[in-house]
Amino acid sequence: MDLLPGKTVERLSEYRRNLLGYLQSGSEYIFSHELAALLHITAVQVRRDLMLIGYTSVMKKGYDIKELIKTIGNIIDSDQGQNVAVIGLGNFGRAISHYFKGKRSQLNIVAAFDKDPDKVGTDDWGVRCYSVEEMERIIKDKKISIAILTVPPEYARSTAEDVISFGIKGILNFTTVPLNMPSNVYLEEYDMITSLEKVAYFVKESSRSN
Amino acid sequence: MDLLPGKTVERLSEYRRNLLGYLQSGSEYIFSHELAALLHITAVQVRRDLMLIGYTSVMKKGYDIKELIKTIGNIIDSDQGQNVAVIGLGNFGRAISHYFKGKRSQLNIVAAFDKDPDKVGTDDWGVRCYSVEEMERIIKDKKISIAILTVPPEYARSTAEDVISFGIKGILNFTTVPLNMPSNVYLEEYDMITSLEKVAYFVKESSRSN
DNA sequence: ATTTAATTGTTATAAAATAAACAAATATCG
DNA sequence: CGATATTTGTTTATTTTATAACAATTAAAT
Repeated sequence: MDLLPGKTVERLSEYRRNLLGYLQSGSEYIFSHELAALLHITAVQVRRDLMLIGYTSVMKKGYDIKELIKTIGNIIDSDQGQNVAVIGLGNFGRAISHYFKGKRSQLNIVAAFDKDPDKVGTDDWGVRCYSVEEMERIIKDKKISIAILTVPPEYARSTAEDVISFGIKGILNFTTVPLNMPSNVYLEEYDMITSLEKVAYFVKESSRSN
Repeated sequence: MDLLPGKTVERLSEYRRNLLGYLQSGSEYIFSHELAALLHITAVQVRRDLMLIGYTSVMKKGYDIKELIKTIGNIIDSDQGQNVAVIGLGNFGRAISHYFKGKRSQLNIVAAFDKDPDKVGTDDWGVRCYSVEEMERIIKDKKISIAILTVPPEYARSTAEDVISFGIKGILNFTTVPLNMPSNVYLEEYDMITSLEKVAYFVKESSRSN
């Protein structure tokens, strides 16, 4: 299978989660336009994405929901599961730990790290907090391949460099600091302020035209 | 001025924040390739974005940093400022309130809302929490035009409909529930689980090819 | 004063993402 | 059974976004 476009991967993740919810309704099959409606996108988009992963429907009955969920899992999940660490247990890091815990997933948050001695050793929502000095050992021992970065901005760059040197292969960066990566490490950045300012811009502009 | 592409608006927001940091270095001017380096993008991208907002440099000296910051503000900020509410004060909503408070901005978080009577009346980081029953009144009184949605998934749709009926013109949706909007309301969605699963996919795939 | 090197604004091209179009397939209804 | 309605997979077109190309300008160097 070829590497999928990033946007398709995002939608596959959303298809799966919405399908899991849809199962509760008792349905066994779902049409492309129904799945599209769940996500508020077009049916063409759905069919194109499913084409890319080579999934075919039962003609005229739609897609077998359970099978589709499984197929998406085969594509985007790793067989062995993948371990994740939250770096930086501020308000945001804690919220994220909590948020992910209890979600079904092949993605396991197995550790958190923080500088603050008061936090080290605590156990928020089942996620154990370690000191940053232990990062190398824990990341290697627990075979952690993904880091969620929620440290204060002034530590963002150095922390990213550290975790990469310890073997991390993917970073989800929630700090406001742009990071650059060696080509073998995947980086996804999200900046809330930017998102909010974008909303504000389009709200302002749309009110201007009326 | 024409409506700018969404991606350009995002970068303008990032230019501004990085330029504010860059001012500390004492520099007065910055070249396109330097600004590009701050964000880890190409210089062409920078020049193209600035062309779109009609900003021109002092030839051969680069862009006047303070002036550029001001120009970006004129484009993406609203003169009167815009008021924002956080709907849902769970871990995530609280983290966001905290995160935005103290940030300079034309965007003011002026209220939070929650169902929980224990939270109503509290004052986290200067953001007053009101009960959901008061939403209509407060949104109208305080002229709130933007909502950050951090309620539990089961309340996402109905809450969105409510705030729209109360006059909200833009929503930043952090719930996992896809929303659809009337065309006069701007919606920006962000799903952390999707982001993390995307990172996981590309990490898995890159390790497969080696 | 001339040349060289650097930087810009803009136009042109390429790539990525979305939407439209449409033939093929098959359930359903008369 | 035949005609009609739907739905799909895939190809083609459109739109959006990013990159490249390049003439114009000018500071700095010789």
